[in-house]
Amino acid sequence: MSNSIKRMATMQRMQVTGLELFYKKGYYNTSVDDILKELSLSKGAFYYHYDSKEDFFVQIIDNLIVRRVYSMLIEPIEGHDNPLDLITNCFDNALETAVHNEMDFGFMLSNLIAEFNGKNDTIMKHLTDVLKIWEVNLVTTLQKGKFNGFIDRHVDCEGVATYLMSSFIGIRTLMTDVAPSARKYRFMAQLRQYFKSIELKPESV
Amino acid sequence: MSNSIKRMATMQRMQVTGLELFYKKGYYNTSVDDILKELSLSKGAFYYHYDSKEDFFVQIIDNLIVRRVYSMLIEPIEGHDNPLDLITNCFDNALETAVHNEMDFGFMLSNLIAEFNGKNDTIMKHLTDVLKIWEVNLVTTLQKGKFNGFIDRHVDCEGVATYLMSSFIGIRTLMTDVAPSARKYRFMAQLRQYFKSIELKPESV
DNA sequence: TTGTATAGAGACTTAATGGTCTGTTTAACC
DNA sequence: GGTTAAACAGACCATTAAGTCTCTATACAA
Repeated sequence: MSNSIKRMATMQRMQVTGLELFYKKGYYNTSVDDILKELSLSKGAFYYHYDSKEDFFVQIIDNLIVRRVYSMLIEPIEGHDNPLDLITNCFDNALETAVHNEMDFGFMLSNLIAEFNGKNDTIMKHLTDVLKIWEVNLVTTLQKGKFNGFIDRHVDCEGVATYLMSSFIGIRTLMTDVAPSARKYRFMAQLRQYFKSIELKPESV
Repeated sequence: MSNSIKRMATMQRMQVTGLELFYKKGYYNTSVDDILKELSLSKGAFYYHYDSKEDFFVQIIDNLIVRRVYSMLIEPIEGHDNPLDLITNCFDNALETAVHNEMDFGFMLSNLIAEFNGKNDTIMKHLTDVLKIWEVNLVTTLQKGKFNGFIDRHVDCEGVATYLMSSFIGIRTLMTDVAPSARKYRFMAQLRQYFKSIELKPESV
């Protein structure tokens, strides 16, 4: 195996395992040694590839987390169908992984923001950048939906995006509680209710 | 000063300062020494009154946090007026303190849940108990609103409560980002939009 | 006034963790 | 096949933080 390939493979392995542990136990509660133990690697390997734990984590955000956001929250809502339907299905799927206690973006990001807010500006900046990407894409999708006659023209797309992001991040925090499945079901019902209030109604044309 | 009074005064001082620091820097990121330094007290004083850092924090939840939830999120929505108006004003006020970067319940709780989830079951139980109190009171208020003809009778009060809690917790996480004031404004507008979709409409009677 | 329990001071112990440093192995290249 | 640099091992260091222990001071009862 060529060196550059080997380098990338090792770094990738570290990041995947790192993200998993950070997700499960939090950043400050996960030591570099925890990650290395899981991979049977040594401190030497880690600090050969990364400057610091912080540098390591920033690379995880910019690689793995951003990619996950695209695949779970952005790509599913692209297309020319009714964006409200697309978003509904997208949230439904994303929350379903949460029900099964899998690693999901919503909780991860809300966790991480909570953990780093006011403590680490560097990491916070990278996290809020990810949020911004999600937000911009939501707004774009909603505006397109307005243009294509799915959403009422009086609707404030930025406002809807904010409301959607809020509720999604919040429901994930609540789902750590008891009965995540029931919580999800109720949440989705209310989301549909809310969407009914912003869709373009035939009689109002 | 009598001893029992002195004891309570000291414990109260510790808890108030402890909560403030935990809120600002997180639980794991705040050391017992940080709190004691702020108060010019010693380790001896701390471990004379509390068994452990965890015991200390549980008492903070059961005293200070629960009380704050009552005063900020429960008492303001009691009464016989339109519960949707009461909730709107209550959220508006609660988020306003957040805009000014004051210590507010929403973010604190979502922060703490994020921080302790999967790490400390004892503390998590006490935190979810607080959430439960909030939820029960929200549901009760909504049901009363239905009974008094403010809310459509087809509305699922548990669902609305879940949705409200989600969005509130989520918006607080988002407000750590840039422009919290603008975020709040948009959020409140969408909340009103959502409420319009569940209120009892005169023509539908 | 004096004995006793309460309240508190602060040095110390123990364990964990981020990061460094030196040495060794492996792979690429001539 | 030998040189060189990348990749990794792991002992070690410095710091931090929770919790302990011993000693002192203060308040209250007799």
